[in-house]
Amino acid sequence: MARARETRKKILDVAEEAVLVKGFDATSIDEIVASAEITKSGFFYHFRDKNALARALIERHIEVENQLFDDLFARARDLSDDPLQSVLIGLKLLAELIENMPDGHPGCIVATAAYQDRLFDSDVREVNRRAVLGWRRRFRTMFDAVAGCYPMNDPVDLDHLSDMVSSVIEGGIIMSRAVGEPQITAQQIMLLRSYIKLLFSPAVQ
Amino acid sequence: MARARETRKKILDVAEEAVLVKGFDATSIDEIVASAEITKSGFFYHFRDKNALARALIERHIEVENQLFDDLFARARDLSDDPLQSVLIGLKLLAELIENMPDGHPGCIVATAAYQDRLFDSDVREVNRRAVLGWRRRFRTMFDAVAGCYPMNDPVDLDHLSDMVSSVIEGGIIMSRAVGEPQITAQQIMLLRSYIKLLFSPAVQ
DNA sequence: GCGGTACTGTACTTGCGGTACGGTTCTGGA
DNA sequence: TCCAGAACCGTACCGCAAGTACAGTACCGC
Repeated sequence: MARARETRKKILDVAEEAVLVKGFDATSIDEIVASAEITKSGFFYHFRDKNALARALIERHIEVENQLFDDLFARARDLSDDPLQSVLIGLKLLAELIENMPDGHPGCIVATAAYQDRLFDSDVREVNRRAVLGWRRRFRTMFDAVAGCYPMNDPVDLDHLSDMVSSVIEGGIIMSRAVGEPQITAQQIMLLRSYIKLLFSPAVQ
Repeated sequence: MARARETRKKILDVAEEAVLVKGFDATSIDEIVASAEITKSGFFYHFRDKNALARALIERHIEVENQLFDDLFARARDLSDDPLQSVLIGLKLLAELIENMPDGHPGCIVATAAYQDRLFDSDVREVNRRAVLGWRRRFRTMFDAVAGCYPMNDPVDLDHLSDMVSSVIEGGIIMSRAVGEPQITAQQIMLLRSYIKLLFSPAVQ
């Protein structure tokens, strides 16, 4: 039981590392079992197929990411009582976090899933969908609080604005990968921060 | 000669359609040759391997996209002499264009390449890189013109701002795919437009 | 020490990318 | 009109990765 959990974790660990570096389909099961020091039979004992691995990988990844967001924006709220300021601080912390990752952001598994649609079954896509909608709700709550204190300098939909956080992060990751400039993602987040600042700041500063 | 070009075009056409729907690796060569009504031998006569197909696909896609951007922003410049206004008009036209596509944006091959890194050789990645850097230069020119007329309400790097256009588009495509809401990409572009408006507008409107 | 959990080992099937190579059809130019 | 080369076709094959099947085995709590 405890042993099974450990093995499963080891599989997910080595798989996650490989997938973030090379992509999902470029990571073979043979390779995973070699790194995890088990056999192919052992792998299929824990996962029905590669789809099940993908699903577990996404679910775990999303959990970790949510925890990270929770901590980060909780800290940001600690640093300021003002909703706008705490959002701005949170985004700044996020940008710094991503910037300080050695080889840039490890990449987001969600995007991989979105772009390799037919590679995964509907179950995987549904997990992915829920995660993104969860982010929308998360940021929507924050922007609602901000909009409660400050008038908007340009009337925009707050759901769309919430989506923009995820959108800019995902887009930034793609850009940094495409041109090989790891700092791009952090830069893009800072631009989003600039937008939010201009959108809600009563006086242009 | 002319026959060869036609066959090659047909291969690229059917491949592009399949790739945009299912992803690159989920599209088999057997499937492509069946749709193009040729044989496997015929396929490999035109392309050394699947990498060569990917490269040709990306190159063609980028050309078409550049042409589209050229036309769109040329039209935007026709509609207003003011650099800021023409950028805002261009983005609005772009958002409308994407919104009016039947099943949302067909998806961007560049992102696929960026996320399936190891699937492609360095040649393909280089083509991809040049395309993204080309977009940076394109939008940088436009923002330089805007910054020449209007002071910025928040001092940001214009290269980063130029990247944000591509970034928001790519991120928007991912988001719309992930949650199955095709209109997201257009919404995100409109938010970018809102940012640029606030960033350069002398008076908050 | 017994039964289930957690695997190992071996052998096999299927599908895809890619190779090899001889044969065939079409086409433009001397 | 004929012929060289370009543009394919047909078939057979290889290697790799996903996945199946199934018998055997080590460990672990009761």
